[in-house]
Amino acid sequence: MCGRYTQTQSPERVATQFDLSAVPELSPRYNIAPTQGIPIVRETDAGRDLQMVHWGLIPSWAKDPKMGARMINARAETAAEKPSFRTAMRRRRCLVVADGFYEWQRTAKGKQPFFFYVPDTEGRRSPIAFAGLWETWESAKGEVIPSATILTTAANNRVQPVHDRMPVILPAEHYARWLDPDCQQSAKVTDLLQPFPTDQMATFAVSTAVNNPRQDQPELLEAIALN
DNA sequence: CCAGACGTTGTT
DNA sequence: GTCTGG
DNA sequence: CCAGACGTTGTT
DNA sequence: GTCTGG
Repeated sequence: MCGRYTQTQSPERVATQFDLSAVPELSPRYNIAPTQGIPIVRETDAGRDLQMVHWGLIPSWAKDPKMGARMINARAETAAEKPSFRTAMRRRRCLVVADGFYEWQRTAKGKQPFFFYVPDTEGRRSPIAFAGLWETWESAKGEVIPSATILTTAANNRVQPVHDRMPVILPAEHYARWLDPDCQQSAKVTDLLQPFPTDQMATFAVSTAVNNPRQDQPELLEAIALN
């Protein structure tokens, strides 16, 4: 699955990577946790739009926005059918801006976190996009909360030793198809929801400091040796 | 008809 | 154990 | 995802 | 909102 991730790329780099019409305001995040604000990219009439939204999709019909707390991920295999996700799957697809994610390995000794990313030719973290869905919720008082969820798929061979699910990472050449608001048939985009190629990903173990969502500093991304 | 659910994960 | 908050 | 709370009363 | 269960 994907319950914690990073976005440490500069606003300029993000604007270039996603063809944004304006450079956004973004600060580096080393430990993004559910319910926090996350940057998503949508296709609008005015071009590619970056928005901060609540992580945890709140269905428009939810009586209580707390419902979003359990909707941080949607299974790619079933999102087109699930009542909470299917409308968004048809009409409100987005890219979740990131450059890595964490998964926890359960062992007899406890849980060990690992960081996963897509290195460039010099081994640096590349900007990546998770396939996402977004929604707007409005309270009786007129309070509006935009929110989003991250689609998950089967783990590739890089992730499998740690966990059996991973976020869907979209290659840049597929951004336009995934975002296309004129394509309202989810069946026409489900072929994009594949595990990212194993060979293009890298991983290392990290400190359990990342467990605490209040931690958010570069040191979280230092590789540690396992005993 | 109305009431109640609507999700993923992991663990057992 | 289970729910809420980050 | 993990961390942290989980309750009522009365008083300040 | 929309579907399922009673």
